[in-house]
Amino acid sequence: MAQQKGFYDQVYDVVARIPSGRVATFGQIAQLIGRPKMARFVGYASNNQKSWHLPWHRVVFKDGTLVGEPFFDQQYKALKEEGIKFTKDKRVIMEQFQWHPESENIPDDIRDWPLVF
DNA sequence: ACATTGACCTACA
DNA sequence: TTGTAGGCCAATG
Repeated sequence: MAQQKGFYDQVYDVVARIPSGRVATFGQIAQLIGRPKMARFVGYASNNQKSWHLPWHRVVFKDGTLVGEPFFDQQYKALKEEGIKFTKDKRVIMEQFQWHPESENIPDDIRDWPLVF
């Protein structure tokens, strides 16, 4: 049999492919792997030192809320530098910036769309 | 070898 | 509308 990858390793494969300037949610990643009920474990996977080279700052809650302390400030700064825009309460505007891997041809000018609050 | 523990999301009362 | 239970991975001590 071909190598059986563990759940965490599949998570890492997906996270590694999130493009700069886009975000994915924990639940979305779980779904992409085919385990829709395991959003929680996606979060757990990010704790492993083994995965700290991955762009975890591009992973947010479903409503665009950034992860809690102690990561919030760094994540906010990193996403802002990638051109992502936020609502007044510092949530990512998911309608514009969520990554949709099944349709890679999202217009590049997406970040110039008018802000919707 | 076992217990602990850690960046989530959905359904349902 | 708010609160709570269930899902069941893998590194660490």
